[in-house]
Amino acid sequence: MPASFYKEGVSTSEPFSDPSFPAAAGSDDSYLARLNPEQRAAIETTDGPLLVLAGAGTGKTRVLTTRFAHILLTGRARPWQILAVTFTNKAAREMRERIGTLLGSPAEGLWLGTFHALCARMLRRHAEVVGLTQSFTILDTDDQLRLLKQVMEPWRIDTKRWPAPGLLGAIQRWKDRGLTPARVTPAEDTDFANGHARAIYEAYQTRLRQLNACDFGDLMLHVTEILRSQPDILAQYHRLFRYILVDEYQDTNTIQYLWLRLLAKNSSGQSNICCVGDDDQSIYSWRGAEVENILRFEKDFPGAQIVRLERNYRSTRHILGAAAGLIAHNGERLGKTLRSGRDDAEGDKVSVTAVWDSDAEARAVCDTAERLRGQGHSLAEMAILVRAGFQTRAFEEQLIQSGLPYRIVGGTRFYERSEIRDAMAYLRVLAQPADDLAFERIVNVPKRGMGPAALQKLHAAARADGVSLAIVTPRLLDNGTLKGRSGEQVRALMNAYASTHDILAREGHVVAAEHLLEESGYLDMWRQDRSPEAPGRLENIKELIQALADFPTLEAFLEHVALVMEKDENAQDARLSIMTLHGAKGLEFDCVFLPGWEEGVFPSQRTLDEGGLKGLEEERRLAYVGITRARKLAMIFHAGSRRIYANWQPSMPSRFLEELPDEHVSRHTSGGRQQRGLQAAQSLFSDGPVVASRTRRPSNADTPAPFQPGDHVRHARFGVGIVLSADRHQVEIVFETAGTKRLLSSFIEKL
DNA sequence: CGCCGTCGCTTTTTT
DNA sequence: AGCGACGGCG
Repeated sequence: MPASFYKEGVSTSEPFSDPSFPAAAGSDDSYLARLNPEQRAAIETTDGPLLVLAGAGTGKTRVLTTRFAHILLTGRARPWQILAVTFTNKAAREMRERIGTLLGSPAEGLWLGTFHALCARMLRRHAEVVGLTQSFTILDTDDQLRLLKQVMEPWRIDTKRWPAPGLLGAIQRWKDRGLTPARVTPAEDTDFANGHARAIYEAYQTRLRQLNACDFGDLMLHVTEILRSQPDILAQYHRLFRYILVDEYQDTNTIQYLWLRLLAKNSSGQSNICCVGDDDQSIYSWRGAEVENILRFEKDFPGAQIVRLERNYRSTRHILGAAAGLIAHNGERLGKTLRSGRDDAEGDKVSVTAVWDSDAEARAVCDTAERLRGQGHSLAEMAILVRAGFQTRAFEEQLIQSGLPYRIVGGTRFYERSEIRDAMAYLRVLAQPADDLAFERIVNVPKRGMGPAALQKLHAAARADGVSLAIVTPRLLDNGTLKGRSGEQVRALMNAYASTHDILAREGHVVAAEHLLEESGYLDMWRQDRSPEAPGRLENIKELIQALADFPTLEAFLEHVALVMEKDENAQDARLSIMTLHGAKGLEFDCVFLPGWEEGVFPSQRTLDEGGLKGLEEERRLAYVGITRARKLAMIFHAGSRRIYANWQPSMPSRFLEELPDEHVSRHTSGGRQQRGLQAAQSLFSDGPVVASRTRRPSNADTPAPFQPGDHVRHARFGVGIVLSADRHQVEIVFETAGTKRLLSSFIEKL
């Protein structure tokens, strides 16, 4: 993140030193060349509300960035008068870079960032309105939970029935909907902890304010409250932002929508807001996103124009055809048909491969990847996209065996590692002695004899004096309340802080951080640790200290970490990527492997149970996202049985497979030994709708069921058993050892 | 105060 | 099966 991110952007004294601006206006519009008419419309319709429905691979990012540049180059606004919002830091970074390229100079002083980063910036300016100071801290999930647990204590809630994470979730959902404690109606309060949820929420917010802290949801909530209640502040932003650009609008939740609408609807009635999104790629409803926001756009912003980007420049015709056929099964859509923007690309059909079990699936995927590499495809251009994290393990093991380099995208992130969180907590106390949560985290790491009981005493004393833990502790040491062995160790910690403050003033934050972690004994704790992970942890802490050097101050660094939570990855060497379908949104690859297309896995049973038809449609959109990641090859796999937790479970092909139009799909079986069963599995696709068997229709099809109740049968995995019931596709069998299972008849051998 | 055993859960995830 | 959280015991 460039240092410019921290610059204040509201004042009109914002430096802008690009000599080419605005001289370029009108004189050179070469940046508009080679755009198709819809893209040009999306860029040149600058005034009034505009919704750009941008299908996968239709040049969305290009449109967004070119539009931004266009507004600047035609002199419609200065760089800091455009508000540009994205969901991820990655998207913000990419946009910033591309705008810089278009303008020919690094884009500085922009209001371009994620919802949360922009809100953090606004909140720092107006913190006092909601009872915080400008230097408030942003809590991570760990801190939130610990704080909530503390707050919950007086209620004596049965945490078995009402676990704290559940309540935290409820609070987050309220915040996502723009509900402060005061706005939560009694009717909404009944579902948690016997109706105490709202009261606890209120106490939690009070405690946050005492700590001069806010959680992630608060960034949006507080700023929206400020804009709602302070007309003068709102007017200030109305004057400032002449244009608003929003990426991934289909993923906005209610509070983000409210925030945007407040900023967009100024008194003059003119809203130059441009939202870009794709209702077919809305896959985050489970965390509060409201597709309705995009479906409702025309009503929210009267006179809105709509531009559809439907020409896809990414994928082959077969990939587009398969994806279009699939998504056509969804109900509520704004209606958009991807068509190929290229004349060349017929390409290969999307392949659907039936395999015996999840092991065979991993083998098939690895073998194919190896073969494709042999044909000249780089591993960097291949990805395995899974529905859920547990699926990655099988592929990892197989890839290791095959010696193919891979990377798991989206595992535990750097700033979530416990040693990094510890080190961060040390730094937070340094920057912000009022940060009790950070203090609590580190006061007994390494062990200093400060258990819960001792902490209680600290808390009591701090509350009595009305100061924070880090402030009250030296007093307790001086007046002898804290003494003995643990007292000495805590004294050493406080001395470490004292000397670090001196060093911070004299030598800067990098040296100070190193000094603090050294003097406090934290680094020694890991040096003395004999566990195999310890050296890696020390290495991570070293990296953390190095990362500090990229920031002007300790505070800037802490803010960055709180908002970004990611570290720049190393160079992209040629590795195959494994990631979830959610993680793959916005990315593209030549060759995409889509394993696990089985009922229960994908669509996920849980989503179906909880979300019903809406859930199913979201899963289908996820499938659509998966297929459209592929430029050249999309390869789907499904297995006949899969290991889930401890035991093997039979599995049915995903209903999505039948929804793929035959003319764009080629269906195969794969794998060695169980050839007969696999051929039978393939026949599933040729002799009738699989859906019939799934809905457990009795055997009324024209062909008789292949098995009768009482038949003795064998299954390669589960052994010998007796048929209980059977229809044309499915057989229910009691096995001697494996219990009762429903299986595809094609995998069963008659004895 | 800290360790060990048992219980329960187990999708997706950004910020 | 495997991990994390809590509770009881030493």
